[in-house]
Amino acid sequence: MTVTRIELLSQFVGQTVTLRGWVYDRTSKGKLHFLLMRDGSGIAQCVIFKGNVGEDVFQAFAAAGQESSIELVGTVKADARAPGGFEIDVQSGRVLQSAQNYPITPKEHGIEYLMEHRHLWLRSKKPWATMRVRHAVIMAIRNFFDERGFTCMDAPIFTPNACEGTSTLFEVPYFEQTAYLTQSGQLYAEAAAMALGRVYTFGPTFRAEKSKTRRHLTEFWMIEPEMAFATLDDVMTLAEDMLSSVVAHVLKTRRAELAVLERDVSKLEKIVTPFPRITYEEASRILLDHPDIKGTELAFKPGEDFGAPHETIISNLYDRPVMVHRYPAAIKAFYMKRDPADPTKCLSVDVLGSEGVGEIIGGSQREDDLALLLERIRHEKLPEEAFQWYLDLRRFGSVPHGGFGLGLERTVAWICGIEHVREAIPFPRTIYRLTP
RNA sequence: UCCCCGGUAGCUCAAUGGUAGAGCACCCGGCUGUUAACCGGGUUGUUGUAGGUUCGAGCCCUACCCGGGGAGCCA
Repeated sequence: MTVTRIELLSQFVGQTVTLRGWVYDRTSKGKLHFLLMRDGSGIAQCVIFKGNVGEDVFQAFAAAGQESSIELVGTVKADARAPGGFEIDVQSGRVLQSAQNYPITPKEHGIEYLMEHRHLWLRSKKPWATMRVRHAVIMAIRNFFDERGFTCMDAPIFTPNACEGTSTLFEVPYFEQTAYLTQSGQLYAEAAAMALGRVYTFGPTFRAEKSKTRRHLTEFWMIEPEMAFATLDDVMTLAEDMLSSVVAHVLKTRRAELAVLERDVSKLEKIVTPFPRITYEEASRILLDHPDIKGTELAFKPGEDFGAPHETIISNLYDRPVMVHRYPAAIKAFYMKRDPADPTKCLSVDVLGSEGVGEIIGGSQREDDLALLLERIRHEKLPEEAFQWYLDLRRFGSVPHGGFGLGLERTVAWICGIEHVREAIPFPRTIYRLTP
């Protein structure tokens, strides 16, 4: 007997197969059960006639609640009445474990309740589709870098100090010392780039900021490519190539999942290179004159960083991600290289996702001059001793280099059209959620 | 850390300061084409916690707990 998966049913029309999975939903009509079965790969309607399977099996399935684990043997039929177009005419089956009172019904639930039951909620259609897209995004990113000669070199998660010296970090005991959970692998990626040329890190990142917005998690996954012999333009080109390539891969391989998510794919089909590039100054002028915020509390103040409403205004001007570059050096990290054409600016770029989702990438060309970098570290009052190894990268064969950090959950949420990043990761960690 | 909103049945919600309700879920019965099935019957409460005002509090007041939305910070 052929054991198969629901996503492959179209290859087995007319044949008898075995399916293993769980009861997603059931409606019964006298001597007939319509059973929606899911197996992780999809959902199939299974028709159980009492006369075909016998009284005992029929009763067992009548008593099996939502999410009972089951095994069925039946013939695959094409039937327009079945969701998905195929159904199983069941000949025999058994209930492995009969579940009762499954907490998540096909009816509506609030987000708190669903998050409290995240370990079960993952079985529902929307999380299922989101996780399948997340996987496709991960694979697309890894393939993209692999094809371009990048080596994956992951950074440590325990670190001795703040990478950028700004965010609040999680402290953990580390034998006789205190360690911090990494907030960025970038400085390590720079060291790796000097060794391997083109590298990327792909790992978890931690921020102890008490953020409470749809864009923040305390634990999230970040991809940080770093290239030796690269300028800001090279960094921007890499970013747009990567994002467009990832979106194309998802469109090619995850159409069904995007349909479950009710995503407007025409919006995604517009994500092709080149992406618009505007300077911070140009963006500032747009914001200063924008009628929605001019003269309000949200009014943009020149020289300051963009707030969430500002990012939304800028990103809504375009049908694809927009790259805002050359921010004021004063509001950006110490390691970003100054713009030779205007030393008050730095060679940085933020990529704002389309449809108003905000920043999904932050990157820059790095300061490669030892003296200037040291001056920045002292000016920011960072612990100079802790940065000696980083300064070594400028003492021994310094070259122009740069890279960026991509937030995986923000990218997945953007592609899926999901409002909140907590739904773009299997088990989200937020300020008020450490369980399940 | 700051601002706003919420917490009532397993879930989603309603209830002018005056007897705590509905839909769904669940249980029993009926039905061989359901798609959020349908029809008949049934079960379901420490109104987040503690105190206060009042003849009387789910409702008003205070504190606390829990959560949601936003700001800041950032990916």
